[in-house]
Amino acid sequence: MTDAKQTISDRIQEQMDALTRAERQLALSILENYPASGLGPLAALAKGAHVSVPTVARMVQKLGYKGYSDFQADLREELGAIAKGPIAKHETWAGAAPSEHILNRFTDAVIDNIRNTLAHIDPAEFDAASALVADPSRHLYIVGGRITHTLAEYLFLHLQVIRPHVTHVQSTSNTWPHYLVNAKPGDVFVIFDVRRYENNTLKLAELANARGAKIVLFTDQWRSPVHRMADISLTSQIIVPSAWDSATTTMLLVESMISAVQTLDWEKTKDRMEELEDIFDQTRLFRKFT
Amino acid sequence: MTDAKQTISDRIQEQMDALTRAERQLALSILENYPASGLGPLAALAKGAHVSVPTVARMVQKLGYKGYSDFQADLREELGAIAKGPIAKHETWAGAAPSEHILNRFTDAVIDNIRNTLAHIDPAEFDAASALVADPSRHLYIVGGRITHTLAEYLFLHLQVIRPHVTHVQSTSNTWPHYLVNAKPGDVFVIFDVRRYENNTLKLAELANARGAKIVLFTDQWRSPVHRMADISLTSQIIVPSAWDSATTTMLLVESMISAVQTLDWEKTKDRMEELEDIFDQTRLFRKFT
DNA sequence: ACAATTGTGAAAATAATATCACAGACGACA
DNA sequence: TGTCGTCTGTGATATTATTTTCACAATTGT
Repeated sequence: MTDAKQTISDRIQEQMDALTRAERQLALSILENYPASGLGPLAALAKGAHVSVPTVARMVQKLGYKGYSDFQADLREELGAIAKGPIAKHETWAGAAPSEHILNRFTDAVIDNIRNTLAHIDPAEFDAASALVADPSRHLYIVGGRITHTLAEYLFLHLQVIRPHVTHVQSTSNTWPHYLVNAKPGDVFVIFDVRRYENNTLKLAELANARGAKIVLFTDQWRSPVHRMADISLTSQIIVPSAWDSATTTMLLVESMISAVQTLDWEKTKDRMEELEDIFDQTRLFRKFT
Repeated sequence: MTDAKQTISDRIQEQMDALTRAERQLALSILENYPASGLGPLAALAKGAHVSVPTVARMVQKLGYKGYSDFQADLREELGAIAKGPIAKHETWAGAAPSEHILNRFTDAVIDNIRNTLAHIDPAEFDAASALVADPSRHLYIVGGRITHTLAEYLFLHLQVIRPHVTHVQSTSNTWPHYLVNAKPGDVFVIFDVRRYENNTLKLAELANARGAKIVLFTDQWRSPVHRMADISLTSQIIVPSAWDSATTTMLLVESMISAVQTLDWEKTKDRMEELEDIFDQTRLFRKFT
């Protein structure tokens, strides 16, 4: 509403005129290396600004804090808010709903997950994974578990259009050993394994690994044990205000990968898509209009 | 290994495998609000990560620091270095990647989709839909199409735990007429239909509607023709830099709804979940830890 | 049943903060 | 130039907060 919270930096600048010489000197020193210097011990800050300890103590009180620790706590909070970035402010989207509404709380959490996930992903690894998945000379097996087989299938449905030799395997079914006997060294397994890691998935990964296959793993921040066998692990943060974990972030990664793979050989993808169009036309699966 | 300055974040990630469960939990907590959380008092950090004080003390030593203060000093130094460096501005999600990287472009688009979607959703409608879906006195049919059946199944798998009488129907299979004959007035159809609207789905909706069933529709911004029969339509924006549309936003809505429904009768959900736990224990489907 | 991990509660050691009194420095002003 | 009031630093001390460590019990996976 009224006062969007003022940064400490602002508050200091504002008070600047009301400060005395030594205090101003201190203030400038704080702003110079903001906010790191304010987060150290009081004595260090004093020394860095070439002022005395009591000067620091006196100033933070002048700024309206109960003490130096209070001041630091505020600084830390601000630092946390900065890191969260501008999008996290859901004033941006909270249309009609109050911010306590589950839609907003949930979305907040998901955006947070996305931000954290992206911050910890190595783009080179992502590209390497995409290249593996795109390589038509390798047979591609996509493996999902009890819940994650939905993501696996989503990936499968799209890759199927982009390239040949793609197989969807459900680790919870008992048919998967059949697929494994065909796996050759150099083939690629895309494995989904998130919390409530599944024994079947692990076994499958072990066998695939033993046969010399490459493994690309989609997992969560706690990392499935499969990651020890994986050539590349892509981890998502999946915490939401719910009894279950969120698959949205993983979905985002999957779609990004689809997009990346499709770009790697767009000409061929386009051709395949057009062929598929024709077939769909013939089956009248889709509506032509409205 | 030339040790060009390694960030603490890197160092933690690197050691991640050598860490134990509680330590990993702590590490993730540090990374989650990095670096702010590491700059507070040790006890606060421990509490925030839900681990004990000694665990924190043990871990910082494992990371090679003399003590927590030592660790903090390093964090502050790093923070100072960042601030000094090239004006690190945001809008790139994957910090390490250039903003043209597909990960960043895709995520930008998705965040945009989310924001737009939320802005246009009426929370009252969402709540009404949740209530319909949660009502155990109505049989619930969940319907998906060629691609969207993955979302449908995702919803199905979770609702199955929350309530009885849930059925997953694939509109592309030719078995769905069998389900329809059982449908009673007041039963609820949750229908997914996004671009490349499917004829089968429309027909199914028409029949369901004719039998007096309620329809909750998940669709995209262009709205499936099913919306004319739907009691409640939830529309997502689905544009991304890809040859295909994005399901991520729809997934977000689905998960939000799962969370909302579960909350409506949490006691019963909890009981059902516990029963399920037991069964899983017996089947040894899941690993207990690590 | 065993080994490893983790939490508990407590105590001791350390570090940091908050204050105080006082003296020197400085500028304002007569 | 001298006086005054304000500001500042010094050094010391009391107080509080934080870290560090310990032994032991509980838990968990193997």
